[in-house]
Amino acid sequence: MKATIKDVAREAGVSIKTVSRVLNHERYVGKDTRARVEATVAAMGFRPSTAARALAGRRSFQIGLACDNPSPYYVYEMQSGIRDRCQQDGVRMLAQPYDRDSDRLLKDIADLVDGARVDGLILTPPVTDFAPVLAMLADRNVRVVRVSPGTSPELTASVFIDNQAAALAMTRHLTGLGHRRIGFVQGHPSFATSAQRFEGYRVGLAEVGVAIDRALVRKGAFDFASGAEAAEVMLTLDQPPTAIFASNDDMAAGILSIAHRRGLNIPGDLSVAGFGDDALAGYVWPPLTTVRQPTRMLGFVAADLLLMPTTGNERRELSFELIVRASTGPA
Amino acid sequence: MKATIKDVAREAGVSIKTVSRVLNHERYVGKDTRARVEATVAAMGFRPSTAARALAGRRSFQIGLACDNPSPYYVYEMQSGIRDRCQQDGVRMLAQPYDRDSDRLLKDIADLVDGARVDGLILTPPVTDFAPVLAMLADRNVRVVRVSPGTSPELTASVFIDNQAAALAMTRHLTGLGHRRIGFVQGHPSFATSAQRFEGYRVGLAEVGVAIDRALVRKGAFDFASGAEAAEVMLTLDQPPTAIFASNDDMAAGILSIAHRRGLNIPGDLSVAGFGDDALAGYVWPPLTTVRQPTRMLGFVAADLLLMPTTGNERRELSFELIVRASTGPA
DNA sequence: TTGTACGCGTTATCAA
DNA sequence: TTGATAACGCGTACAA
Repeated sequence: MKATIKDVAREAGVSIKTVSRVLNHERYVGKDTRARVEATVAAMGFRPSTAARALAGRRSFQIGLACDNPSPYYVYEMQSGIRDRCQQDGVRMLAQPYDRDSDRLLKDIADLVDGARVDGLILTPPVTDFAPVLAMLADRNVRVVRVSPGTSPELTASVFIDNQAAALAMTRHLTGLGHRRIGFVQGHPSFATSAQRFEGYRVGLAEVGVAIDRALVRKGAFDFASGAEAAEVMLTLDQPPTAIFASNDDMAAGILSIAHRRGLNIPGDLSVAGFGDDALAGYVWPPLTTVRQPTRMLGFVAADLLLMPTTGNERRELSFELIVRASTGPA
Repeated sequence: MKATIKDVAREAGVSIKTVSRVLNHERYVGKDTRARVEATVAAMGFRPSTAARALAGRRSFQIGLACDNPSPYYVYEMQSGIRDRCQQDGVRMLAQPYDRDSDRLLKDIADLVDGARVDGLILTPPVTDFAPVLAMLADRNVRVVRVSPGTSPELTASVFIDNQAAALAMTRHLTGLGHRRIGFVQGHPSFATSAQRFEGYRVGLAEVGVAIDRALVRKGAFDFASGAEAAEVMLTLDQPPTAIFASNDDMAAGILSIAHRRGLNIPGDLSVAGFGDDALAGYVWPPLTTVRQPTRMLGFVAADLLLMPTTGNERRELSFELIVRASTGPA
């Protein structure tokens, strides 16, 4: 039915091993031999079996992506970036969505490593900072690249942006417009980035001599609903904020929704700022002022670190971008 | 390093084959033997190698998902539904995003079948209706389930909603409110669902004696930008529409954005309707009146059809839901 | 109900 | 620069 390496070898008049050499771009293959084999492979439409390669060799030509983010856009962009890089090397990406609250988390990821024998693994928050998982992976000696890790950066290779600096830049933008009562909606507490962004907010306020007002800081979960909920509370205060900075765009959208419902003029009555890959920011009205995180590029670079024959645990920092769309000073 | 079936067998004091029997839930295993083996497997944290199973057996315990949709939400929900079903059977989902305009499309999908030896394949539009791909799959005798296929429904198993009926229901809702000048933004022309939805719109208008006005029908591509573009044109007509029905929610969001920019009162001056999984519809303001397509469930059922030991090419129709949020009659 | 021997398609080892 | 042959870890057929 499906052709095997054996068939190709017979057809090309060479040994099995020679075909294997050509397939794996090994050295020591005669120039014309290589050409002939490549032609035969193409003509027969031969595709090596991933299973057999994984079993016999030390590579499976597969990498894993353990990802669980409340935002579909994040997942989509991350997968796209990784896939783009994988395609260059003919490697398959195994996207393993996990549930961060599940007791099967460790098992799911172990399956990817033991079952699929992936050549490497990309982790996105919050599992980037789950000690049991990291220990399990270290124990199995798997190559790991973490995206936006919160702890022990020396443990694995990683890619990230400076979340605190980004949040600081946004806060400065708002204080620069004259805002002093700036609400903040925190990210999901499991994510290390949540704390980093909050810290940027805190520092930004401190720079203009404003202390944190607990009434203006609400817990969130990186989703639309928690943003809306936070806005409900903050906008009914005796002294409501003149601007709200949400830790991601989904929550910012939730804030906008509530603000509209209450008949507020945006950004006249309230400036709203977000943080994300900007995919969503243009959908809402008015378009969000936001910190753009290059999610797709984070994925691409993560895959690059995994596929490159590097040695150490490289760290790559990418830059963010402050996109100002609709924000004004307080009335 | 990693434990094999051999280690488990030795540890449990049985043969390799017996362990294999337990792992595959075969009959003819002594009750206590089974218990002992299961305990050993758990104790050793043993996980069978997907590669070896795929190579030796006739199953790989992997299914493929070929998916390329302009909407991240669609992809996310589809993947989630399929994964939920796969988890029940301990099967891995290999998500293969493809580029519908790429000449590598056929190759990418062939890789999934020949390379990964998937037990089955789920196709989402538009590749559901690409004859060369379907022919290649038929040639390889792979189990295929198509989501929302547009042609030859008897060719494979399939899951779908009645797109035409859904679009008709929405159009009736709008005409019922008194609208007669209803704009329509078509979906991407590669998708069969685009034509089906347009047909529902056409019939709905015909029912109230209104013929298609070409000025009120614009081409779209299922993304935000094309919705915005269509709105730009329609809203500058001498006689602009009093309502616009977009073939999906992303385009409806684009319409809203333009309407806001032009200072239109929604839904007073313009009612906007969409079509989608409703994930996005609540983000925008005002929340969209939309046809809710159960994307996640479509994926779940597709995986179910693939994993069930059925024989024929079953067809399962799911129901849609009309969600009315902000739409009123014309001014 | 259990065990033995073989083969799946590829890479690794070592010899030619 | 090439080729023969032994693994890789599991399922299958058949024997016990």
